[in-house]
Amino acid sequence: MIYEQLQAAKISSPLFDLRHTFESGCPLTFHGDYDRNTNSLIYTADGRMVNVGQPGEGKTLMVVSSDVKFATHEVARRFRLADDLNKIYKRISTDDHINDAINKYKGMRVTLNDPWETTLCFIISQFNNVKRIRLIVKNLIDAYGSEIPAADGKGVLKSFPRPENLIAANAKDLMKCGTGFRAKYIQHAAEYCTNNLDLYKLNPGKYEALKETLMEINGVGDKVADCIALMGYGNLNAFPIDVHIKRSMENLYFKGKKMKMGKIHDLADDRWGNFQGYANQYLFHKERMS
DNA sequence: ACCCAGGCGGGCG
DNA sequence: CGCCCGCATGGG
Repeated sequence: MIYEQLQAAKISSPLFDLRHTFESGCPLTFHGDYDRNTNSLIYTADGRMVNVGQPGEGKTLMVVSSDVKFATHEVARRFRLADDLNKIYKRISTDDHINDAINKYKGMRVTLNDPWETTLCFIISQFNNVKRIRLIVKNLIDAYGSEIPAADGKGVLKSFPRPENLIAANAKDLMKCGTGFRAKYIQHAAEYCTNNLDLYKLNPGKYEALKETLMEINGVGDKVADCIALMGYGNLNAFPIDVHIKRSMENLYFKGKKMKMGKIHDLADDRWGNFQGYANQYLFHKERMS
């Protein structure tokens, strides 16, 4: 039995905060299962369960999985533990407002998630709220995910559905999951990413080309494409502008004046350059928590 | 009962 | 182009 091989591993976690990162509005926020009491998170990746905890002082992460080697690698990659966060802070600390966000949410990292998972999550996120996004994602996982054993050997859970799992679904099936008007987008995305576009062959570093290609998917516009570029491909040049970021940027840097998206992108580019994705996450989180 | 929520595509001037 | 509108649905 696979459960008999259950293991735990420790990895050091300098300047990492699991809770802030989970709550940051990344794909894990939408499908992960975080327990505040134990400060631990359960999620699935690549069809396997990962349980990561950050007890006590938080210097060490505890990773439990039926495949601990996979899971430790997955955790380090997902939470970008190799990023030198202090260096990034130095780069994006341009004013009091963002410094305040950094101090409040120190250790929050931009996550690096599976491109398809990120695409589906952020298609669902449009014109929606976190609670309902979680509900819809959970319904889709229950209906279309594959069963996998829990790492603790107690029961099974379901993996995040692949595009192939979803192409058989018709719009009505998807509507039953609460997807609403997004059903047709999901349907197209699943089909397009199966037959026309291999998300795993896109160049993560070519920001403009990456974004343009992603926007070929119905339901993926400027904002969602930036979310995918940032959190699905790790392109820190991406700066997703949603209503929170827009308001925040206008108030902070444009004296409260209404600005066009292009102008806001330009300012983010000038101000934070190759790390604007990190700046975006701190501004977004501060704005949403206030 | 209302009103809102991490946009998007389509239609129109 | 740029602007404006409708959109499914659960929760506050």
